[in-house]
Amino acid sequence: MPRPDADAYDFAAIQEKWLPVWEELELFRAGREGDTRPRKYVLDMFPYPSGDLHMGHAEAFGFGDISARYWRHQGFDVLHPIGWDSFGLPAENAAIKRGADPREWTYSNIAQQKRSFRQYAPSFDWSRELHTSDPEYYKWNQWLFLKLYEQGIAYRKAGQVNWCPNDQTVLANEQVVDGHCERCGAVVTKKALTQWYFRVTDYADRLLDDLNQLEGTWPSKVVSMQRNWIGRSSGADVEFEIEGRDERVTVFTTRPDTLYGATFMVVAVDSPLAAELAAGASTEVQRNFEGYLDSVRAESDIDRLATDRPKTGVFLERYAVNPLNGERLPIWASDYVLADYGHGAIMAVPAHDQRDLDFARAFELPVRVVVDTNAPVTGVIPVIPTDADGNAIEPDDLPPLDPASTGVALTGEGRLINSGPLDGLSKSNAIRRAIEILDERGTGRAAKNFRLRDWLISRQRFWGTPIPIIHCADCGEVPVPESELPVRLPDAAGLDLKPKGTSPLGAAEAWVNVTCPNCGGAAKRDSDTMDTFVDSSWYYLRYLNANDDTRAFDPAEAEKWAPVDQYVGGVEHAILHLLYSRFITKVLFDLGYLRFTEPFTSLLNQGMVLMDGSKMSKSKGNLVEFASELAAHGTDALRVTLAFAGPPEDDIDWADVSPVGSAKFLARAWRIAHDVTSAPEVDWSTGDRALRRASHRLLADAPGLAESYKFNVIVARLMELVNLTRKAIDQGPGPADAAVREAAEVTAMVLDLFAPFTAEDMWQRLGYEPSVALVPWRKADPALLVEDQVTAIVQVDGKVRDRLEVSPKVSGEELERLARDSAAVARAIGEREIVNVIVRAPKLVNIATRG
RNA sequence: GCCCCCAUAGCCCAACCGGCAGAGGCAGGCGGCUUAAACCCGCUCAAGUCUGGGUUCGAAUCCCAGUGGGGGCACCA
Repeated sequence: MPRPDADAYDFAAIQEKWLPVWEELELFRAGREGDTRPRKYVLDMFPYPSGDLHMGHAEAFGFGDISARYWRHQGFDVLHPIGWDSFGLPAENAAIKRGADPREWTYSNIAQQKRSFRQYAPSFDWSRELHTSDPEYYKWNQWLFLKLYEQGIAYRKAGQVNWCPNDQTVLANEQVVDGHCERCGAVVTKKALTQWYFRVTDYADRLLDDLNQLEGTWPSKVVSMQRNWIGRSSGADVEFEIEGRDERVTVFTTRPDTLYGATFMVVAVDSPLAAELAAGASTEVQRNFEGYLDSVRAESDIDRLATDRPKTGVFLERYAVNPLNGERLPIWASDYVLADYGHGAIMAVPAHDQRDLDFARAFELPVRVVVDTNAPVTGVIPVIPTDADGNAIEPDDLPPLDPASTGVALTGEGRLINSGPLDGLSKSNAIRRAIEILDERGTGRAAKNFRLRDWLISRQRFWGTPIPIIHCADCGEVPVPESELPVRLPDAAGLDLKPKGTSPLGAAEAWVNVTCPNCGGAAKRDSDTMDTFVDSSWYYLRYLNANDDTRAFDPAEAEKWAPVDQYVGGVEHAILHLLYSRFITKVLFDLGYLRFTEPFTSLLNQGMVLMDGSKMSKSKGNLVEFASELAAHGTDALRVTLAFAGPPEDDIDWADVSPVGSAKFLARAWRIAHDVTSAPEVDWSTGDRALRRASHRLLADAPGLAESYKFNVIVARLMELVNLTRKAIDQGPGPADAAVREAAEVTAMVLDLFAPFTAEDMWQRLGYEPSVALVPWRKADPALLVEDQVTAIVQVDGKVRDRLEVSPKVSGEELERLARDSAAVARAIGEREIVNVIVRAPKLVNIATRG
């Protein structure tokens, strides 16, 4: 039937109608004076203002908004803020290209994205909006830096750092992916520079151990990625005397039990130790060493990362002394030992370490077995292999302990041999005992090492937070006094922002030349800026007092709102941002500003939006544009489509979903509100029972579904309810029935999670004032959740043979009797003997027979 | 090389503690409305849960092995 225009669902008109009303009401301002509701903090990872919103934003912010709206409907005062991660390289690159100010590019992008956000209608508290590129924000970034500096957590050191030749800046370890720059993809090289670091390794143990708290509320994938990244290994530091050198050399090993099997020592070719040892050797060795070092330096990181490459190295003609047995160990330099892990030197035990074995075989160095991996170990049940006839294969067929000829290192369990006092001990006992012996002799101790490196935070860029340090020839590093913060960025006008390997800030003469706050002499500002991950490491706290210019945040507000209850964002930050935030949170805890140690109580990673199975990109021509989808289908249909597509953490292929289908569903729901003819005062209890039960089942199930992120299932359940309501109107009790109104109201309340415009319009149509977003969900009536009749299944030998309509309160005996009386069941049993009857009243009877 | 996750109608996905494989959608089919088509409305179709074993009265669900797909770490001593 063609419908008159007044009855047509027009998403554009509904959006136009409600946006100004909502803005006027400021519905989502959190923390109002006198609000006594319990609180929730729901946070989306803040966006980088790259141009306009895209489908990825639509998905992530959609899920965040579902969560925020859900908690409001549960009666919470919800803090759901938004801001902009607005420092960073793209602004600078755009500025270089167009000769403009990065500021201008950034803030006009923000304005554009805000316009799109307005249409998309997430329930943000806009009064707390922040921009990390505002001096009002980065002032506190500098404050944070100074706090870390006071604690010795921020420090400067020289070293070989990751260098992106394209962006002309250094990178943190976390920003190098497979040897490539995480941002631009260029091959990363090494450069010797003095840079600022944060001592994240001091927190490595806590960062690792506290992951246990997040188990279950963070995606297990993220937890395991962080564990891998931190990479703790425990063992011992062992000190070796070096002939012709006063100081001992310390090496880290996870296998101190194999000390008697050490046959040589290897130092990282690019370490200062290698250079020093070579310098003390013959000129020929020095020449070899220099040649080798040059060849290693010429190799890219990519080559170095390749596995299975042959071992290379040079003998330094120097010797170390094994602290346990006094043996002389030749010292080699090689690139398979890393200068910045452990102590840049290792004891090589070729029999029990594959890398050492490969090296030993390449240079014909001795291999000595000290763990008998064929010996049975207590607590390990020996597996006795059998041959084809089932006869046990005799132990003399065990593989020989000969790694030198097999080429396979013996890394398994076993018992120590050829190891003096350790002989006969199992691997783990020998490790313990070896550490004791080292301790007693003062030549070693238990030690831990981490894969995690300190966080390099300096960047040779313009568009970032200036590091608040002044370099004075007489006083050295002098922190800018807190009262002089912020150290503002100079005007970009007149500055050459082109990458040239040093910060563009260094050329801003008037800015960089200052007087030393300490001695008043001539001094220079540090011209580097901070990694933008510093900005985002604590932004969740700034939202609590976004407009307070007297402090970074108020610990009392943190006490009220933080940590974040629900964090939503992409898995691409599994290590980077999330690790840094966890670290800074722990630092602020130690400084007494916070009373919790983990920033994000639970985390949801949304999947990606794909098109035809692959990532969308302009070059592939498979781009689905947010703006055009929004214009074509409207905000609500877009949001419903994304929520309904599947579990939020799964990728969504746009080819598999139907925004048109979502729009149809919304129109159906909306029309129901128009069909309702009863008044809001109608007595629910008079309504159709079957429809009422459906409404109350949804009320009962929706909270559990929402809290386990099963948004797609809630949408499906809404569709089910809408279908049932339609049927009740057309073919059942009719539009005047109280249950129809009740179902329509429940639909509006739950639909608000996904389709706020449609829900609001339904709500008004049903006779209520805005906003449905603030209405607490009703509690399900338990009386409506129990069925009058349930279907019990009767199985014979696990196969369904009959169904019985019974009362939900039926007794086991009664149900069994009914089942035995069934003709279908009797037929299925036939002549066979019944051996067992399992009764699970009221749902099931299973009759097991013999044969 | 090591570790982790996933596999259900043509497609996207549900299925509580192991208890009727189906909630919902897309696509398809039939019908109604329409001069006609679209929209809309109604009805309908479809898999035995990747393969092979095991545990169990009973397995999509638990265990083992394999296949296929996705991800993380990888010369870290």
